[in-house]
Amino acid sequence: MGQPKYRQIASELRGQIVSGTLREGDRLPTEPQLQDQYGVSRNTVRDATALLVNEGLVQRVPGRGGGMIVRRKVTLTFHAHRAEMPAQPTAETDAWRSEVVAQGYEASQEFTLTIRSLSPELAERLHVEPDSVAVLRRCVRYVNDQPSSLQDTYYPMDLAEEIRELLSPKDIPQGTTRLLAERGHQQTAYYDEYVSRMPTPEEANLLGLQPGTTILLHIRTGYTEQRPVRVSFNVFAGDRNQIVTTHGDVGVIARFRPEESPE
Amino acid sequence: MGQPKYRQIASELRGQIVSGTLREGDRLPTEPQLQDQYGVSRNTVRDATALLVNEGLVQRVPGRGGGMIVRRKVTLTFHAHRAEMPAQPTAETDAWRSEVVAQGYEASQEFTLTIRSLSPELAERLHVEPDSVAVLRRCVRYVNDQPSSLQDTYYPMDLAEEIRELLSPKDIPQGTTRLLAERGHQQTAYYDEYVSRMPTPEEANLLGLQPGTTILLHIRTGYTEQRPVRVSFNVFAGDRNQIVTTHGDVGVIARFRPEESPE
DNA sequence: CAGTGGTCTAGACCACGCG
DNA sequence: GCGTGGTCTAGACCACTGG
Repeated sequence: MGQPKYRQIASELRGQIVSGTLREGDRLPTEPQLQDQYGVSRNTVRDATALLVNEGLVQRVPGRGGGMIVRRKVTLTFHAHRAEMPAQPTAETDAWRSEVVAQGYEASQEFTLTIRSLSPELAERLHVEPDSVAVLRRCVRYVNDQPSSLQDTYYPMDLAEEIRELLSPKDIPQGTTRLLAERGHQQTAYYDEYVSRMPTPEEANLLGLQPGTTILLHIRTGYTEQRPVRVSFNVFAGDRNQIVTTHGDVGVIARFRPEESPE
Repeated sequence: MGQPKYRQIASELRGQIVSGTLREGDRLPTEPQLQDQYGVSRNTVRDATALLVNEGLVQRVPGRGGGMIVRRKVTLTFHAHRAEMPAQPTAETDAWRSEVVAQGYEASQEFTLTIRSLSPELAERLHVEPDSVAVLRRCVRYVNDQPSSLQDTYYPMDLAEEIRELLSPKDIPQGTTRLLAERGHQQTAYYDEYVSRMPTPEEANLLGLQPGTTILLHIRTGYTEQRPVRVSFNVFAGDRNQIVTTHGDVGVIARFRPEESPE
């Protein structure tokens, strides 16, 4: 009797999921069925299934014909190194979009632009005075019309005043990195941070996240030879994205991972 | 009345946490206090606080003198690029350990070694026959005697038979990457994957994870010029770790992030 | 001992959405 | 309509741990 009932029930159900007895998309027994099956009250059933929901294994669907179903996991791969390297010859219209279509999905995105004063932490990343303002370009990204990730990029205000296109609330065809390079602000170094955490309510809202879904956060600070020129916060829904990078001799990797050869 | 009570209560408490009214380590009101304060039943209070627990904001401490406290977040930075690059001249005894001590913490680790047959997925990563066996070297890593991350590294069996040290259940002083290089298996390419997800119960157990703690998973496949020679699964507790890499001209970055200069 | 959270019960009413 | 999960109540007993 070391384990409480709700954990035992959760373990049994979890076992059926990981062993494949229950497959992706399958329905679990309903709550009344589980009450009968284990002879417990409804709250205990819900405690048990709440564990599975928080583990991201199960999704609850209200309404008749609903129930609890085993979550599907479709993973989109994002190549952090391919997106924007110093001397990328290919004129990519948009790194993320081409990634998505190459993996056989449909891509769309929504831009918004705001001007806001920087938190001390952000000001330090951009190496500007605290409380100075910056341009925030937000891009919510949809894969097959489902929100998948969002990107917040901050540019120092003086840079935006020099390169006015940054102040336009529209997609920049050639990509902002390329635009900056054309105007003499070639990014030659990147500082990349990877973080895993639970979403804020705002993120859960924007990305339509189920409970039990994590966030994969990729923070990229871009530097010219003189100074940092931007910070990007890439917020990925953890259940539908992974990030990939490669180092060294890419040829060897392509030989063993054919899907990795940049087409 | 759009929002249910428990969400409203959670929002108020969350607001106090993110705004700084409640600071890290502070105690929330007790459950009876929250019942009185909001005029709701205990279960509703628990539904509210369960949200905060699952968001990783709050930790429950049983027993007299316990309560619910705002979680502390201490972040250890792991430099994925510094760990093991092809031509690293410095003879690091252990990349991870030196990272930890450089950040002012105490480091320790526990090794275990097992031989196991590979899942189809793993066999494909190592480019060996399905169901063939491999050496698994597991390393549980402690920072200030708290489990912080674990690393599972798989080597193909034929390689381990050539380099017998891989079969010893002990730390390899110069590091396995260096050892392999000395024996003619220099790794010249890396394939890195970053994933965020909830922990499995086994991981939660090994790492002593609180509910609401995520996993930051870094999978590194190492290649020689001939073939993949190892796969490492770095499992980081999301609340205490981040991964950093740099690309391009490191000198610029060091100028703006002094702490990043490899000492 | 006394007060904390941990588990569990037995009910109730509601919102949703497929048939 | 009616069965699904969503929310909420009012109780109960337990395990743990600081004073």
